Amino acid sequence: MERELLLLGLLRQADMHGYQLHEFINQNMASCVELKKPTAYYLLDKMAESGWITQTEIQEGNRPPRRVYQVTPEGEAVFQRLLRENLAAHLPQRFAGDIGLAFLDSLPPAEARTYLLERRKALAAEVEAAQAIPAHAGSMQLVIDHLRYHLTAELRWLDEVLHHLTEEEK
Amino acid sequence: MERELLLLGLLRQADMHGYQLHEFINQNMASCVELKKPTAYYLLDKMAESGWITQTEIQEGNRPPRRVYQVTPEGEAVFQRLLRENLAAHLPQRFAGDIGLAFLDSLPPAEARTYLLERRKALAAEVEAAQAIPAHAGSMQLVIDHLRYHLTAELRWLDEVLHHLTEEEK
DNA sequence: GATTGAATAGTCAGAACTGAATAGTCAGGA
DNA sequence: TCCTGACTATTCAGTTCTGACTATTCAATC
Repeated sequence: MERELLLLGLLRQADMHGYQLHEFINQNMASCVELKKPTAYYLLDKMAESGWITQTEIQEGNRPPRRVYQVTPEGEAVFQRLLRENLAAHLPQRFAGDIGLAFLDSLPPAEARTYLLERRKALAAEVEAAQAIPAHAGSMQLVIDHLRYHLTAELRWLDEVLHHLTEEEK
Repeated sequence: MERELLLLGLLRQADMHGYQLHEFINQNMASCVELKKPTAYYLLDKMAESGWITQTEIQEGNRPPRRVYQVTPEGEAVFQRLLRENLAAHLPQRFAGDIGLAFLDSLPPAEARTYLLERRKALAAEVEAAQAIPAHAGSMQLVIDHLRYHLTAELRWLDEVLHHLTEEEK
């Protein structure tokens, strides 16, 4: 239901069409959810069917018509419920990158180190990118701060792992 | 491909049947991936079709026969490749719990605080649970350390958010 | 004023995933 | 010895998701 919460929350602030929603989410909320274009339309259709949102075809100039969505009162009620649920729960994170780590000892330490250094480079780049994000309004800023917080924590941790690995090599 | 890597890695260490794999993953690797039972079988079938693993029906006593899987040489090659890929890349994390945070300002601060305190309780319980995990052999311990590292970081961060929220309320 | 590349907007066939059910075993109690 | 609940093991029908595609507009370049 996280994506539904997100879509409702965005539509609540401003009516939008599917493409716009997808764009916004992938630009600004990539750290929270992944949402492919067809999935966005799929969810919007389902939400429309459930009566949470309504569609309006809008013809602008001689562009092809676009479907713009608005939140209904039922949708608003669902949003309020989902928001409280999301805030009150701690959703466990998944560290897919840990799967490789679990099998780290099947590689010679020197080689393992090489790959992890490559990972470190990718991570450092992400940290930089996160630092460069301009300030956002309201609580959206929280999301950015959270991302930065965890990315730097991750970098520190990876350096610890690399340090241990180097010790081991001696 | 993370789940394939995990399944191959486990099967490499010991031949197992689907149920066993699912059990092990959900007990020990829940912090890395979610893997439902039918999905495990689905992936195993696909991997068997690709020739990465082979199945052997084993009849034990008068139990229903079980299919035990073994990694083939091709499977081993895939494992080696996937392992290196996984180690070298930084897989971005998703913080589904941030979606609620992004809309925190649509709630009165006092109410928001109540829900986040509930979240804090759930999180604190997870931290405790993670501290209680017994030590594991080899690099599996890395996975546990990583989990602890991030859970405690998350707790610190949540406390910061709560602190700001309380300030705001004054 | 034609051509091209990028951005906008959406669709669909098929792949991936899972809730719920099925079916057998085993240990222990009535 | 029969029943029950917990465990082992798998399957299937249906839902959910996405890679790849279509199609239009716009702006820039030739």
